[in-house]
Amino acid sequence: MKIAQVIVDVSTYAVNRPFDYALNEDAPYVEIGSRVKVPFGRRDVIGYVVGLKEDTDVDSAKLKLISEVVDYRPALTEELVELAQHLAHHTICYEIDALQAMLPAAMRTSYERLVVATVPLEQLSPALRDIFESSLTQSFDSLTPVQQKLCKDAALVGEVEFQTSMKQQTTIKTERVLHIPSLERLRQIEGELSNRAHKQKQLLAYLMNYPNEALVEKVVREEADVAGPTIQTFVTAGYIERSEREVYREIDASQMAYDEKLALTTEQQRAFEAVRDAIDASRAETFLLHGITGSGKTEVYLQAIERVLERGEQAIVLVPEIALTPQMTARFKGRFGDKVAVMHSALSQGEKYDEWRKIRRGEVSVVVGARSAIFAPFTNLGLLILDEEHESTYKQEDVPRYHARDVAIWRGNYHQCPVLLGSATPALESFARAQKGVYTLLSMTERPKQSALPEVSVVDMREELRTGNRSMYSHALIQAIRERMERGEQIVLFLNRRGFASFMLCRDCGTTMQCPHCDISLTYHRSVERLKCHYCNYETYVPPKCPHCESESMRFFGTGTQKAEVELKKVIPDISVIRMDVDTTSRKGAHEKLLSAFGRGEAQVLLGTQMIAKGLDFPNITLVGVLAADSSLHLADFRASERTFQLLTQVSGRAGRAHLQGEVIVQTYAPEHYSIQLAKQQQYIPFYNVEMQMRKRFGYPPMFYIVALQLSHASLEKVIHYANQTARFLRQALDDSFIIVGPAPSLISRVNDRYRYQCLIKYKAENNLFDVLHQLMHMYRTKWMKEHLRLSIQMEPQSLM
DNA sequence: AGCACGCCGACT
DNA sequence: GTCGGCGTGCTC
Repeated sequence: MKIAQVIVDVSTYAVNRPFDYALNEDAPYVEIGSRVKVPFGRRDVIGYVVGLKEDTDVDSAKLKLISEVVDYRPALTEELVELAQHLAHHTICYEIDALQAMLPAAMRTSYERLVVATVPLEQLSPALRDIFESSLTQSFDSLTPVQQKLCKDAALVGEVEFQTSMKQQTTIKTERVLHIPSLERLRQIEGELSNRAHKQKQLLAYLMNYPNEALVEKVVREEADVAGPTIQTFVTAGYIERSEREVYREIDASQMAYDEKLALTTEQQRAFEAVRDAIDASRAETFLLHGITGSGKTEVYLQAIERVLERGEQAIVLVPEIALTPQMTARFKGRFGDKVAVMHSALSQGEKYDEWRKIRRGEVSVVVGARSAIFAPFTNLGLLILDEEHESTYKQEDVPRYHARDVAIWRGNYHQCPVLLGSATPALESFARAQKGVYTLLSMTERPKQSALPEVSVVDMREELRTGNRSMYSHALIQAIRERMERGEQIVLFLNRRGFASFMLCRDCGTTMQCPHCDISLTYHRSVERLKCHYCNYETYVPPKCPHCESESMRFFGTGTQKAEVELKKVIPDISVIRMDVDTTSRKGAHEKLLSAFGRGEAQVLLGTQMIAKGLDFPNITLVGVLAADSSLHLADFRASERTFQLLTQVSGRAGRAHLQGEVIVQTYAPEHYSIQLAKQQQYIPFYNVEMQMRKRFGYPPMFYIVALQLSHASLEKVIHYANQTARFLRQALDDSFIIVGPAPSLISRVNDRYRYQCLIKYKAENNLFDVLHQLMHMYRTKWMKEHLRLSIQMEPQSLM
């Protein structure tokens, strides 16, 4: 007998294991990775086949049959099924969550419970008759509790039946195609038509131009100027045949300008050859391409991919979400044409689904996309690339908490192909691995377009204060902005707003406006004139007086982009500014619109947060101003210095990319800090050395691996109790090579009226760690959860907030 | 997660 | 006496 092992679409501890199902012998196309519909308990669910075998230990009385195979071609490959198991184990999640993460959201199944009347309406009681009056099938969940009860009772006597309806969230788009007969047949039809059937004659005349062809119905309707019913008449009469065929949703086919292959510099050539050799040798080698901003990493990627395609293999390119601008993707499409699929968040569910199917069918060979594109179902991978590999967006924040870099390396191993990590400011972890020889280091230190690195100057804002300048713009920056305006050049102003938004403070008693549910200050939003909590979405009005001492000297502190714009216009009234922040870019496509408006020179200044640090590459920008470089330094987070350095380096790279000399002005209250000083000189390696000393001293990555366990509960007492229990359990279950830190209150000690505590595990070798964490999870799922405790486990957290 | 089974308090 | 509360246990 053929048995399939199935992981069911139920995300719970108790069913996080394969269930055996018998297979009908006439269902030969069930493979590992197939989605199937199976009876599970009292209902039907979707499941994934993760194994096939010949026999089972399950009681034959219990064993059930697979009721349906969902897709003709298995949704997942065997490789991805294996990867899901690996992820479930290493990120501590359920296998089903890992499997789901690999498919486009469109393929998620939504379930609806249905009640179907199985006897004629007249035979039902009057109350039931009311329910089924409109239709014999009703949605169970939209009935009132009383009606639900009636149905349950009726089910016992067999008057109604329960069913589960499953549907995919987004379906395959189809179009109708008309098959036109031969010319002789058309002539024959002409004779059969009535003289008064003008529209039909018109249609026929049009069809005469296309005998024996297949035409898209929509096009025929438009060009022959006939309506649907006319065509329907022809179909019904048997004059023409009609069928449906799958089509892909069209994504912006407009820009396909050919992208010319560039000659490589010596450095680029050396990097390219190293990667090419690994490609040719089918070697699973990880490269770290450390190239300063503007050193032409993309061209190396493109030529390496070209090599992969020549070998008939496939490539995945990951780019941080915000860098996936049309400019960026156009370059790949320009080089490789329709062999490229693009995957990013601006696509609709349906569009993503279509791109995914092109990949699954092997119709494309390159995918350029954000984090989740790392799961692209290619079967013959030859190269995986992560651009800006240090970006924190490569780590998924919720379950399954995977890091795309780890997944890339796993897949590289599976396919025996190289992985290429590129960055101007590699993550400390990556550079450390390159130093140890785990990764192969490739360096590029020159800019090919003989454009010089911009000149960077640091302005001490404390000095500005001393000389009486209380604004957020230094004299030097204002002066530089004025110069660019006169020369007709453009300016980018960058506000490092991480952990530093505008809050309200009473100058008399020092009261700050706090969120009543979280341990955090409320943020002032000028556009709606309200205070908001960024953690629980609590919102309130701006108080006219201090709620504590009734004083009227409530003031806003901190800097938002809105305030920065207002202040700038106070000093230079005739300046035109495009502001890019959450408020102005929330609408779909707004991001691109603002950028292209700036590119066309519609404004002198582009002012924004993080999101403008990447991806924009306009020749006319000659000045970059960083308003508060150190604001991210004050976060109590072990990556604070690294983030600041990365940000400053990236931002500086935006100035003077073409023939014009660029200038960067960095304003800060901590000019002597090493991350600011070394970013000023674009000196990554000295920064790496200093930062590694710090990490070593405080025992942080990459010296240690860390796991963060976050516990929360509405009661402070309870959360402390369980946090202590967690720490005790870990100390007893793990040996001395593990360091358990805490428990201690989280940095933000309360969110949404829940108190938060955390424990850290630091370690160098994993030993039995995963077993212990799974045991802990088991304890939590089976006991602690009932007490409304919440526990989450983060492997290698990006921050410790 | 759903859903059923099962064992104790408040209603027709 | 029955309806229904949610604790417990199972799903191939």
